[in-house]
Amino acid sequence: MSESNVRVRFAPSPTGYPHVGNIRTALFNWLFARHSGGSFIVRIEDTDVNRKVEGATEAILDGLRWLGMDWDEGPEVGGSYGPYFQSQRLDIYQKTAQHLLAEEHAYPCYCSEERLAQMRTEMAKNKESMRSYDRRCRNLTREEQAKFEAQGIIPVIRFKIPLEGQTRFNDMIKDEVVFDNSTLDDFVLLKSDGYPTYHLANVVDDHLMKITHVLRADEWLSSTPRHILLYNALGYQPPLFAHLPMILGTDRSKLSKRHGATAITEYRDQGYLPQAMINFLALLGWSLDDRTELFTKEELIQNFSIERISKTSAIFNLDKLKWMNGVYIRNLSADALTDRLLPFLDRDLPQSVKRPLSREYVKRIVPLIRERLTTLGKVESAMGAMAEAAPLYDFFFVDEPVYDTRLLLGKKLTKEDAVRGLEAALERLQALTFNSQSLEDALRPLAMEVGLKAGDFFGLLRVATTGRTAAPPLFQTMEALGQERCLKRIKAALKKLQDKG
RNA sequence: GGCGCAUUCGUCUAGCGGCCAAGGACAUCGCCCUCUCAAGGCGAAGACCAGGGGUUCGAAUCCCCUAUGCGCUACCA
Repeated sequence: MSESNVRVRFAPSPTGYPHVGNIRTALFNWLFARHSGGSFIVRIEDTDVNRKVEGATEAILDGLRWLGMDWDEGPEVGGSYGPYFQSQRLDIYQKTAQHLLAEEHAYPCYCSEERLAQMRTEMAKNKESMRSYDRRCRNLTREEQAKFEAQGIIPVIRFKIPLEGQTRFNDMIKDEVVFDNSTLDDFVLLKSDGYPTYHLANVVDDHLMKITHVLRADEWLSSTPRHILLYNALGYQPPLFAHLPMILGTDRSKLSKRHGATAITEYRDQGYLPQAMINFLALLGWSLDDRTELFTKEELIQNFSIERISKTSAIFNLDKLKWMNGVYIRNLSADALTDRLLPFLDRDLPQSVKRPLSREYVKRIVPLIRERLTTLGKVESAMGAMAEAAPLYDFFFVDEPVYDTRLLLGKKLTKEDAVRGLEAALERLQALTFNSQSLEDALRPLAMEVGLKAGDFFGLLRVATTGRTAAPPLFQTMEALGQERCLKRIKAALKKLQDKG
């Protein structure tokens, strides 16, 4: 890919943990940058002192790193257009605001929050269509301004929206969008605490950082005419805009805690693979054609284009993510999956299991559980706890699986059947060299000898050795468990049956 | 209330005037495989393309209206 002047940015505000919507926005920016050989810049928009959340910036960066979205400029890596934290660029915004003031593109507003609130309720009551600032301070005389200043009121700086005319722009996704300037309000540029609003900081930084394409969420579409007007007033060339469709929860509302995990780091902690997450997110609002579902990161980079981003918002489909994650898990080599799985097992397995876990042993059971996994870790969903890896396969690790004695009988066996079966198995297994083939050769005929159907007999042994009615193939499982543990568990099962009376 | 955007199977989507009595994927259901559960294979069901008007020889695809959903309407981003 040749050198290009494409410069895009991901500009999150650290007011919370990054959710899938934020990350999808980052992904599209990153894919576009990598596809075009341009630069991907991360800029932290920490201009809201009140809503700032401790650790949010770190979580955002962690999310990007986890998914392998590297940035060319931004926190930690620096760059020639820094600093990349807006809180460190206050002087620039203040100077710009002063400039706008001098050019009469802006004016100081002394209205108190109380007055503004009152004004709004008044307007709502009178069903007035324009429900934003009434421009009371727009035409203040020097003397009036001086009077407010003398009272010690620190004003905000508002932008002077042209009273007439239209503002139009060509969105790369939505095509041409037109707004009447009369529907726009004199929005605040600089707050009274000296911090800029998003509108000011965003426009100034995108210009100073030479951003060529702004790919951001749809919710910004309505603000774009304000930004265009600001660019014009400042004499800047506006970048190209592409407003991305939103990601919604299952009830079609904006994604939130209620919809279960939304923070990207939660998906990581539940054991989703980064490549699966990337693949899935890429397909939320973008597609290559009518059939391709699975993409490597390289294929995404190669094929990504803004033209193929859809206009409509999408509902986050957890089922499909799970399926896709399963696909990626199954594609992992035994070694790779073992490495991925180890930390999750370490975290999720009961305390009683001795640490450190044996990598060799885990690697041996990986082929047995691989196609049964949808995630690597324990999943807590809104619908209740859902077992994955560790909880589902802890019988490979714990000393004695805990289970209800009735499971041994299943639906068809009597207590006598079960005891007879287990005793016969115990005897036959004592002298056996344990491997899946020898186990099958020994146990299949034994079923008939004890007068049980193979399925029932195997089911009995499955519960006795694993404590579960659903588990990986019996003989391979028993081989992995080993002779000693199997015999011990069968004995324990017999005891359970006898204790039952 | 105003402004803006959107509207194809339950969900993600393909479709950019005739190849569409609408294709793929997830989920669902059935069958096969099978020691259970998965995985896998095969198949079924599922969208009269939000509704109504146009334009056109011909519309899911273009235009208009309506409805619905979402977003914005903060000294939040």
